[in-house]
Amino acid sequence: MAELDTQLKKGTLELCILALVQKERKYGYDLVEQLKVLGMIITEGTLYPILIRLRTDGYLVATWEESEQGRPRKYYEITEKGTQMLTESIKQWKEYVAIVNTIISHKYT
Amino acid sequence: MAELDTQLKKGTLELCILALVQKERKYGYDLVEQLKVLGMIITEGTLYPILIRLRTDGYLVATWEESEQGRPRKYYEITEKGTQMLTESIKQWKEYVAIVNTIISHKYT
DNA sequence: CCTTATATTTTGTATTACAAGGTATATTGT
DNA sequence: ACAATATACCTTGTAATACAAAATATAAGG
Repeated sequence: MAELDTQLKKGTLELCILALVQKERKYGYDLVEQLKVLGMIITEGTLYPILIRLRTDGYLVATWEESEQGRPRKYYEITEKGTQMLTESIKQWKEYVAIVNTIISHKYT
Repeated sequence: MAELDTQLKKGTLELCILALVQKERKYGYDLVEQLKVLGMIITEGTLYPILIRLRTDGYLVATWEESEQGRPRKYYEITEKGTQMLTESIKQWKEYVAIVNTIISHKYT
């Protein structure tokens, strides 16, 4: 059986990344750092494919930007489609959490 | 991108099934029906492999029981190990939900 | 009989987080 | 000058898992 934590991420990582980018435009490496601070550890091999998926599907747009020091950064911004998707996803997430909480608290007949 | 609902289930289905069986010993088909009522649709092709995994790992035990009508049923009960696992999993689940809620509500700096 | 409901199981598929590694640039320490 | 570290992006291959679909089996009801 895989780590529970790994499994829990499936489905919510895209949601979280959309939400983070919605609050503030971000580049990939920064997202990994920020998620770590917030208590969600992901590797770059996880993040970059997600960013590519979200961009391919039109939820994010990317622009290269020179950095004063170090490599140029690819900044991501959320699109209108991305915002709609995020709103819908958050709704589904909350519904799902409610169901799971009902089950684990044995509050059903 | 797959259905969000499908992805959300990964990781929490085992948790939910352990919790359902903890409350009352159950057989497979009954679990599918009960989950449907509670708002979580899963197919048999999803449930039975999970039950096998949970039994193989020692979290559940199974006993065949004759039914007055229809096929015999394989009833599942939670083990001590299963109860410990469930307690730990619920703790992790709650921590994870808290992190996701922080992110989607933009309540961080 | 034939359909429906009950009940378990198996096979194959698509998705996705991750480990591991590769590429590239700037800073810091010795 | 040189090595190590931090920053930053990307790719490849793997393991885990929900699901569709089908196979198997028994009893009840029209």
